[in-house]
Amino acid sequence: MDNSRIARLFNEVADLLDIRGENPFRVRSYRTAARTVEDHSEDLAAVLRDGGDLTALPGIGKDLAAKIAEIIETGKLGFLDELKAKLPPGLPELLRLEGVGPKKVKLFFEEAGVDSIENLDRAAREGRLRGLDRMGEKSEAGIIRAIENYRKHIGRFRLDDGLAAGAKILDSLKPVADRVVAAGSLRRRRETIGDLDILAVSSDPSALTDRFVNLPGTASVPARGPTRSSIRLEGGLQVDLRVMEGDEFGSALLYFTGSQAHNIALRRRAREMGLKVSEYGIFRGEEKVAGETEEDCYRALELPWIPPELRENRGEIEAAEDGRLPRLIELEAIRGDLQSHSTASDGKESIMEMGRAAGRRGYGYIAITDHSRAVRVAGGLDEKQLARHLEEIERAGEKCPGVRILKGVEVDILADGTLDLADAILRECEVVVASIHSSFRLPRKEMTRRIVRALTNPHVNILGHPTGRMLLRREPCDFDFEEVVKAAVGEGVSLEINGHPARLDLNDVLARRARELGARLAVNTDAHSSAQLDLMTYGVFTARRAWLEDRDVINTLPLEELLAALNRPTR
DNA sequence: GGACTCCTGTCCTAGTGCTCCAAAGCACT
Repeated sequence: MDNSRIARLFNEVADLLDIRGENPFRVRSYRTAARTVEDHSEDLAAVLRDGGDLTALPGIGKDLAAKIAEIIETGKLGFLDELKAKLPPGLPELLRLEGVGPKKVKLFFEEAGVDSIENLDRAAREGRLRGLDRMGEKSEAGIIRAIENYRKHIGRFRLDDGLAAGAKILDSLKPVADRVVAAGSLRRRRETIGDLDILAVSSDPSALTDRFVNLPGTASVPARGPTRSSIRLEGGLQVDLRVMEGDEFGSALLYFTGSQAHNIALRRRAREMGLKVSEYGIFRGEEKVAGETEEDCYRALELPWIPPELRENRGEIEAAEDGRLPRLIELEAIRGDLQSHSTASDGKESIMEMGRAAGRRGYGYIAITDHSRAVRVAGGLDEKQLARHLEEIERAGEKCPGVRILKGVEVDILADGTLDLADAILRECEVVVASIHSSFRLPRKEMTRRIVRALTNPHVNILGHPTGRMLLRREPCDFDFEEVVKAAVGEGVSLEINGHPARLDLNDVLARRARELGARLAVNTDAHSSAQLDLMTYGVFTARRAWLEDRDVINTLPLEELLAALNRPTR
């Protein structure tokens, strides 16, 4: 999990080099390296420790490999500190403003002495920017607006919020469009989205654009053109609309779905084949060879269609070329949920209600896994209470034909790695999910030891929300992921992909790595009400982004096989 | 700064729209 820190430092270097107007290819090297490191599923600290060669990674040469090693060994990057010393600390933040790039930052700093957002705001309001090169009153007003927006809406939005907003917008636009779909990171099911991308075909484009820029809840209209427009919703989410012709729909959808890295890789491949890809189609010279559907476009590039969740340029194009694309797991393959809560702890509904809801979803089983006593605010159970609760689960199961309600618990992993309940009662459970709900900030070594110790308890079946992160709110715990996964594999413990859209834990990159290391995954909802069983869809999105197939996920198994799979190997 | 070819230098990841100011920056995937 240090990889993301390395990536962050490299991106900071790139920002500073960019502002200084240095060789753009050097800047790109740092950005490419940041992305390589971020997407790399192995912990680079572990790679280094095992004597691995970092220059084997694409775009990492001798120099950057040494810088990665420096960051891992010292926690710092001297080169970055040198750069920072040469420029005011507030400059990189200016790049976050809409309409401001490195050239403008340089201009504002050198010509107007601007070195922070506060400064820039003042300069703009005092009319000191309009005299600068290529700046006028409109640009100045744009800066003020960009700062207001930035202050109001820093950050990203959760996937579930994006999907909800997207559904409303699509409903509003459907009456004036022949076709309208959401693309972008939403279609790729990224865990968070920065904006919303809508693609439409309409026989009356100006009516469509009119409707779009006047959607209810629109706070401002940053751009409006015949084919491309943007609005910002009151909640801060930016929505981009692209209007295309019907015979361009496939190439436009491909382009607008991205990711950027996937698009660039495809276009490069096209160029090598003597083709040109744009949102308007795939062309050989003047001749259009594809564009109506995505399938056509990929076919023109001699590739099978690639599922949107994989389009991150993380090896999917190579896999497609070699016929190695995974048969991604589908929601329909899920046969049950292995983490859910009832009124016995902090759930909203009874065991019976949860069981029946599982039956309505066509599940063969559901595990009721209420909290253990350490989670006091959630009404966690002690041994005696859990014993009675397990009996209740059994009784409820008898009245719930068709669905097996599994006796379970979500037992807390205490700070020292012991579990919050005695083995004698854990033994009575069919599903033991072990999770961390406190002491999130232990030092790395201690945290690693803590989790590994918990996994060695012979009754634990699943490690719940393994990193403990909360999207946009809480950073993941720091531990040696590889070591934990290896311990889980050795102990026969599955790792959870918690499908709650606030968690999505494990995330796509880590889940993919876990599978590579031989781990089995359990995709659960952590439902606290029967309606929340629907959150399974988000867990499956993440599993798909992790390249998982049915066989990688234990709760695609029929009941008998699942029970066998949950049995810990005897040693 | 990397990769490749060659040993010192060259090229490097695509393509297009919008805005504001009149050629280029920035944005978008």
